[in-house]
Amino acid sequence: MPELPEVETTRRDLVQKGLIGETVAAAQVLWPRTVTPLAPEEFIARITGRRIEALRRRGKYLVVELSGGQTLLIHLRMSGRLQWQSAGEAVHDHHRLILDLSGGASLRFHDTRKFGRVLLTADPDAVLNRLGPEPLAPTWSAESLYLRLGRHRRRLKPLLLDQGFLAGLGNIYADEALFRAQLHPACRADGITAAEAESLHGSIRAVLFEALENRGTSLGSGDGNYRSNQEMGENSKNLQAYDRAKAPCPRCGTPIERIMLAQRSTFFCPECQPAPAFFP
DNA sequence: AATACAGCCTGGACGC
DNA sequence: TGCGTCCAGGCTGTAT
Repeated sequence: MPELPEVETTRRDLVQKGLIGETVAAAQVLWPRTVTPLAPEEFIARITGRRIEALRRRGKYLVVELSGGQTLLIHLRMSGRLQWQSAGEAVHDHHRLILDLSGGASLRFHDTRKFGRVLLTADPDAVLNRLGPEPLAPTWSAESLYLRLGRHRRRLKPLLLDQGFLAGLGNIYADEALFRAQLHPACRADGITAAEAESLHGSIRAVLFEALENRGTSLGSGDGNYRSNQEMGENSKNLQAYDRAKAPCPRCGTPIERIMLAQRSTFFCPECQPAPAFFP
């Protein structure tokens, strides 16, 4: 799924298109589970007529603030994307939710794998307060990362993927950040030194910031594009470890390895990111 | 506390 | 233009 840079790019694209200030004129739910726990009729009744007042992002959630104290929390999961079309355009097989807007545009939730969720709630904090810190917030410091790492015996990468520990990293950027910090993904979190934590902190920020500047990572040739317009994210040219198994490490030339960690493919350089002593 | 695994879904890539 | 297997940017619930 889109990770933090892709969700933020989606947010910026939608603001640029003019989503703020629009009113939901009509809604269609094409895959009921998308709007759980509400029934489609209830979702439609509650959202129709609402004005979109603000569009924020928290971790991988898009936070759509609506009039009347309601909020839409959109999570794209693996294959979700938000498309900005006009209300007359044909409905695609993979459209799961359609919001027709008063200005004639149509916001469409396209989600091949149907994992994505759109939650309409009056209490978004019940969800958002469970998330860890925002890695791009100026208040997120190397010191706080170091202190929190010390409280876990987990392996580094699964911890970085835990949205309650840190909000926004996914499989691509976790691998990229660990590669830059030259830390093995299976290192125990509480074995990280203050200097290593500082390096990891800087790497996470750099990887996310650069991805954001490149408007995210669009996978594949075009079908893997997550953006609401036709444009592609350009960040795949920056990937140094992710999906590069057997290709030479850009730093030392050693073939990148692929292992499974917490049921996720994990790419790293066995030379630059040496295995901790306990690791097989 | 941490991990493993199934489940949620569809489709593309690859081997035969 | 077949079939089977594995894989995919995420997360949750349950078991161990």
